[in-house]
Amino acid sequence: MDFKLLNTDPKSSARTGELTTDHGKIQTPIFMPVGTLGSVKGVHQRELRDDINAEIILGNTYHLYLRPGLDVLEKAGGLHKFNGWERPILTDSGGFQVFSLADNRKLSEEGAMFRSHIDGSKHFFTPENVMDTQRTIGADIIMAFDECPPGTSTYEYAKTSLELTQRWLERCVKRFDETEPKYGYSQTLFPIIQGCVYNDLRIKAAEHAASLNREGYAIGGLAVGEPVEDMYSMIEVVNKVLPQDKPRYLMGVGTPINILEAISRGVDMFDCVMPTRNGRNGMMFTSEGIINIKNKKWHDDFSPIDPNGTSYVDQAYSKAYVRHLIHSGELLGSQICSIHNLAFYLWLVREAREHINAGSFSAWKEIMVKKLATRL
RNA sequence: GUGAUUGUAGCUCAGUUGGUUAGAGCGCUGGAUUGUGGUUCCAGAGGUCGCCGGUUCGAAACCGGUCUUUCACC
Repeated sequence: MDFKLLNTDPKSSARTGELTTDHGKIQTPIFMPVGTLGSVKGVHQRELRDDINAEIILGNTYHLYLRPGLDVLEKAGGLHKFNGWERPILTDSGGFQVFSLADNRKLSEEGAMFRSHIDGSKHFFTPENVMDTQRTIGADIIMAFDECPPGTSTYEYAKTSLELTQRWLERCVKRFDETEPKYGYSQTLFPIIQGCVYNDLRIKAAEHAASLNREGYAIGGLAVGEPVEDMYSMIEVVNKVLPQDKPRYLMGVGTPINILEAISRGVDMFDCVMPTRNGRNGMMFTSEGIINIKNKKWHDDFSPIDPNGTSYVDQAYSKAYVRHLIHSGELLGSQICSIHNLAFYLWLVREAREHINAGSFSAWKEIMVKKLATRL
């Protein structure tokens, strides 16, 4: 993998870049749609590619390991072959599930014991076997196995947790470097920087990760319950330490405003379930503000769902129609909202890139942030 | 016409031998959702218990009348 820094914004830390993988190039800053089970919920790969123009999507190690299982993925020849997505893929390690499925976990130095949410069966993840699993899934970018503590954790807990995450990271790196990709294209491993909302822990984590000299770095453990200002300041703290010439990935974030604020603080890559999850429930993000399409006021509004939208669905369907679909529980309603939202997120980062390249990012961002907070 | 039967929220229905401010599911109206356990979750509005009268300290419940639903028989 290769990363080329292209332009930096004169008034902020925003920058543009180009990431090259064996499955193609990615322009940064980029938003990566989440496809946990090898599918972006409600959206065809063809729509992702041709309409939304997604450049890279995510998969999830924990979920894919449980279903369909590693034997199927290996026989398929990896996730790209299995789901027909020929552009880059990034897999999360399942570390987040250690946090989000906390009722069912037991942590030890060696690894994490989970109970499957599907059938209750026991599974043990270690840094080593998670690397092996991600070799089998075959994503272009794979993530270290970490612990993601809540944003409200005490300093003591965050410190102990970070130290475990750091030892696990070293084991991930060792295993990754000792093994080869399985399907003839290269993979790269991103460390994940933890440390909750504590400056010194974040700095320590970033220095440690940077010392391992990888091709990109992720900031994890944010947007997990801490105040949004803490998230922004942690991004600043970490990005001061991380090397300028490597991509930075802010995991799981976030709202359109979060993304613009993070871009201005030097983040290059994002993923979030928000456009698809909220879309399935009828929330649409637009350049003029947020629409809750379920609201009664749209029931006879036959204007296009987003006159400024870039995707096919934006002009093809009216607000009244989409409201009817969502109210009726029709799958098409969820699909339309998901497609719209993903296209909007991709539009947003594309606009951000163009303004960074043109040197006008900061002024544009201020205007956009106000619009994006509006409820229509 | 006669005899049963039914009537409680927009809909379908609970409601103990009479006992505080009559409930549920769905629907409706809002809200939530940040490395997806999401057809999910939370909240709210909405009822002269068919109507009139009676019994009782107290009636959705008991009694009478009346209208109504459905069925059976003439």
